[in-house]
Amino acid sequence: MPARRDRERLPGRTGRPPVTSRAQILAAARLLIDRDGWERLTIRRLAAEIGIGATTLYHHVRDKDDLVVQLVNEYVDQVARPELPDDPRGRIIVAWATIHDALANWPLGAEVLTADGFLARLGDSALWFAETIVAGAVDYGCTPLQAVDVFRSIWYYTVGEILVRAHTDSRRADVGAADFDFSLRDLDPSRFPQLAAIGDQWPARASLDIYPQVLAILVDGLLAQATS
Amino acid sequence: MPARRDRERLPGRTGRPPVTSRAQILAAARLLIDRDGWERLTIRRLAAEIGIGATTLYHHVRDKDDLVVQLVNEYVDQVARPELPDDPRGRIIVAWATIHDALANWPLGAEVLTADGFLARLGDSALWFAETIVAGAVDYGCTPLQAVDVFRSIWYYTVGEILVRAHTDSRRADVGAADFDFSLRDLDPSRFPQLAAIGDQWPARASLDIYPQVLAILVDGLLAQATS
DNA sequence: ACCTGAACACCGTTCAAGT
DNA sequence: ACCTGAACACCGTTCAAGT
Repeated sequence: MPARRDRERLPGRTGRPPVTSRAQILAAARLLIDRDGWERLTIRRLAAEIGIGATTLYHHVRDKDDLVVQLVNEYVDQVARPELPDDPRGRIIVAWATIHDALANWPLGAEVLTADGFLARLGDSALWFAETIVAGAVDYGCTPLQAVDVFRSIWYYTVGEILVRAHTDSRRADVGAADFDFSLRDLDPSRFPQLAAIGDQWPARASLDIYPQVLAILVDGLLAQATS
Repeated sequence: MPARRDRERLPGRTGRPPVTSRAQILAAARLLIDRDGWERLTIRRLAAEIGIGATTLYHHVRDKDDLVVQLVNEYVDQVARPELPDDPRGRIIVAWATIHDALANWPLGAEVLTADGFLARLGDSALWFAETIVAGAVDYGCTPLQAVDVFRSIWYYTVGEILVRAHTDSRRADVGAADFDFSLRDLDPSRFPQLAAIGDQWPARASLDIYPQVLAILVDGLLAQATS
């Protein structure tokens, strides 16, 4: 009887054979995102890409959120863990910079992870980053709860930066860039003198990447406040 | 002849009479959001609420994005302009805190405004806040372009904070709060010592409002860096 | 066990036709 | 000038039935 139970539990031994797998689904999803952009990832398109019925996907992922979380986890697994400096402050900055760069081209991941409790859905690789950041703050002199504040504040900034830039880029790609080179030129200089003076220099300035500098400001400020 | 042209331009004088108006649409949208939540605002539901065909709305708003932008502008019109302190730093902080509080219950607004070029779509009231912030940075000693950095960095943080909190709240409301009181309790303490130590204290800590403190840190750090 | 099509309950948006 | 229903091109998800 044990033999029988084992046989029944072996995959693919009984019933209709699988036409796909978790691995194939995730690979197809990444291909779809790379080719068509993250906003085109839908359950139906993904199924069509693989060549299966849309409803079949629900035997391998709980729902679309779950799919994206699995995608993020798989992606983070492949991100090399950075070499960490000795000082706690440096460790926090390196860990965040790595997360930011990894997620920068994955706004769908950032969007899903706007949900609170996202930490509980992350895999070991992503948790390693979280542990590194929290431990860095504690090593610096924060209490564990202050370390939560540090983590959370930088998370807000990071997710905001990624989402704004993602929406900017997708719009620019959609329509001609010229249409969205918004300008403050037409503004009434008597009522909005500074904005009018900046005029159409805004877009170029806003396209500069200042994440690293602002990250350093946030880390320094948060650590200083917690340990003062 | 001038009389004739004037008569023809008078609203409601010719053709089928309007069944609704921009003002009624915006009022109904606000009611819908207040009653059912911002994630339930759809063109079709809004039309049903007013009692008109969904397609009729398109004679009064360009598309859904435009509707939300108009909603935000109308909302900001009603937000009282705060009394501003004399020092530039204080002006920046008061302006941001006011925007944050206004938008905190309007995540749909924050979402739409993740699109770059959002400044160009804002009305006079919202632009007044932007001008106040940029002018504050310039008065402090920043160049106009550095003031753009200041504005943009805090915008990222603010929008991230609002979106994360919005998604948290809507989930908590949907399902029983217990299901989403995520815990780091089950984590392996040997691999994630700090996270495991925090355990289920995380949600309570993360629900604290630390926006004002982090705002001050950002403003001070950004101004210091720009003028150093 | 696993897969499937049909179906449900929605979206935003366009457009020819009507008043 | 304004409104309308029908239609287009989609979504995520459930579920009874099939292999």
